[in-house]
Amino acid sequence: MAKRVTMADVAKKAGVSTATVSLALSSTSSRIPEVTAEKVRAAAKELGYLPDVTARTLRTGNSQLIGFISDEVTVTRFASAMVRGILDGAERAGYDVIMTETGHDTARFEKAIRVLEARGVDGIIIGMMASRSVRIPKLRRQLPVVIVNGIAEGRHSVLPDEYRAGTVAVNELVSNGHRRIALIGRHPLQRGDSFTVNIPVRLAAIDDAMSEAGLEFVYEVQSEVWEPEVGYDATLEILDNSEGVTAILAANDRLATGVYQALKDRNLKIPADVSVMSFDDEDLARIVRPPLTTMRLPYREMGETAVSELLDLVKGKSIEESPTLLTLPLIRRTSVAKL
Amino acid sequence: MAKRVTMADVAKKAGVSTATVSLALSSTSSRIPEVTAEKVRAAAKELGYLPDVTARTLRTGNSQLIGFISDEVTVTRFASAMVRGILDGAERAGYDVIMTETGHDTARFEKAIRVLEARGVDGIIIGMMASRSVRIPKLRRQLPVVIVNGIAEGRHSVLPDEYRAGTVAVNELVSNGHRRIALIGRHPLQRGDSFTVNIPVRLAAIDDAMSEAGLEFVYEVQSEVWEPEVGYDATLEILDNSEGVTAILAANDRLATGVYQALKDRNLKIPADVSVMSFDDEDLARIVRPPLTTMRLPYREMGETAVSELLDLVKGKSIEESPTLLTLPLIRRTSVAKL
DNA sequence: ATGAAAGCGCTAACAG
DNA sequence: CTGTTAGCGCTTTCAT
Repeated sequence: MAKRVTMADVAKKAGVSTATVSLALSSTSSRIPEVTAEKVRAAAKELGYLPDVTARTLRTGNSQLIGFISDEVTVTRFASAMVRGILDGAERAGYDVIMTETGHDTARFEKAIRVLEARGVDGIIIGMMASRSVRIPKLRRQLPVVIVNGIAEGRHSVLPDEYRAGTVAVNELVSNGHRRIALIGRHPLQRGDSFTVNIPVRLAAIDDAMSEAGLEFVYEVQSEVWEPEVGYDATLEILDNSEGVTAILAANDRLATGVYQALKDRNLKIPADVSVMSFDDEDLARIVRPPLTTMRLPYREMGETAVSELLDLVKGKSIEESPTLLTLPLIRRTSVAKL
Repeated sequence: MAKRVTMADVAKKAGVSTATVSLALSSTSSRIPEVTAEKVRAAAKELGYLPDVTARTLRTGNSQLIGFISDEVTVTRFASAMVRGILDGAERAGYDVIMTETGHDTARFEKAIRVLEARGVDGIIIGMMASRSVRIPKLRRQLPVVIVNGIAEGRHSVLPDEYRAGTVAVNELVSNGHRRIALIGRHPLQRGDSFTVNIPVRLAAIDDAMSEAGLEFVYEVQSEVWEPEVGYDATLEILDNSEGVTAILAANDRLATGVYQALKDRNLKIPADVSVMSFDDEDLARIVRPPLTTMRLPYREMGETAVSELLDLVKGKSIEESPTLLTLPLIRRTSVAKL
């Protein structure tokens, strides 16, 4: 380990004490006169002095570090947006982030918590990739915690506003003149079920918006799994069992991909013959032809919001119990036709 | 901040000194008799003692922390695989990771380095999302560094074995009886150019493998941008200007998506009429119909390898200059027909 | 306006 | 076999 330049070195070089160096460098409205401060800064710069954050942390008891625990970074294509939001938010606030992954394993989860506590993080963000309700292991220290895309007893959450999104989606179709609409992805879970907190809300909103418009789905296909193959089969089923469907609302983009495929196989043009709309706005929504109109899950913003709310908590501000809800913007592309 | 349980507390409770506690808890082949050790462990457990890693780091000078600097986590769909590999590798070795993002901004890059140095990380991994050559700001401490998916003067790299991949890809086509092959994505950059280190190699390998097979491309379309639209236009161009093409080799999956689209629009079946093969294996390769045969970029493994090599460096082992090359496995799906 | 000195929680010599 | 003690590099109170 190369000899590190320490504060004492700077002090000696500047001909002052370490106390003076400390004060001079931590620009807080100090009692140090500008001349001295300048002398110190010059010495520090010349020596390439870099404060030892570990020592500072030990001394002050706050680490300027936040911990991020995610259940799975790899699997979902949204994960990186959330990570990015957190990294950006933290950097802006002068915090660094230490990141861990647990992969739905309770033991790993608990271990991650311990690690972060032992490292003295100032707060913890827990990110769920599939919006769920979690039980958080008891903390040994009294640390602020914010959950992103999930909920936990007594902890603050940042969630996508699924209810609003469902409404907007249906309205987009209806206001474009669609009346004969089919739904793919009806989920057996009800609102209030805990496995996933978002999906039931999304569906409930869709139902509410439909009845508000005085409409009923021409055809519905139920499925818990939202993958392309399901969308494909579902579309065929819709086409074979109903008449004059002008729009298909898919519960997510992956389902929509399957819809595209099936429509093409049946020689139906999107959106001329049938319009398609869905949720998530993952990468492929942009790539597919025609580009898919969809409701974007605001993962990036959720990450940023989580950081800023966590830091509020760290600073001792209190925060309201109810989750912070973030809007899913409607991304209008060209898969929905005006009738 | 809730009163933290300290080593002194444990010592008092167990009726021994802190030195004994320290030794007893750090299970290293200790000189402490089992009875005492057990007593200490019991006391620690009862109090919920959690060692303060910050203090330990300050004292020992090694943090069991590695820093990860990535240029952009969000943009590419591979990023998360790399992150996952790093997180897994680090966890397995008992290290934690602090993560930063720089977004191609030199100032942010330098700042990230300083932050990590100041935090006392034991080593740094620098991950590039588009394989490039980078200049690393001078370090103030003598830290081990490993580059993933890029190269830098005097630093060890972990790279995908593009040359081998190019060879395998061509052979897959040739061994399936294809002779009239078109190429999309010829890049103007030559091997040795520094902007991107992988691409020229991939292409060179393709060329070498073709001549080895005594073949020449029936048609080539050049492009630096590898997006679906380009693949689409290129395919049309190929179809209009050449005869009897049985396979199209696309330089990446996104191009291949465009190829799919164009082929469909011309009523050509994949792979019955023309086979398609490409590189990367991003998400959509699995989603597209028929599923795309492609060479998988091993980002996850690259991340893991980077960690294990970095930790070797940390432990003082030396490592050979030449980059570690990781194989891109051939993912055989159904877009290539046997003739 | 500045310096001396204590101490954050831990580990590792060194004594005993 | 175990305890005492001296720091790691910093911040901060208290003197001066």
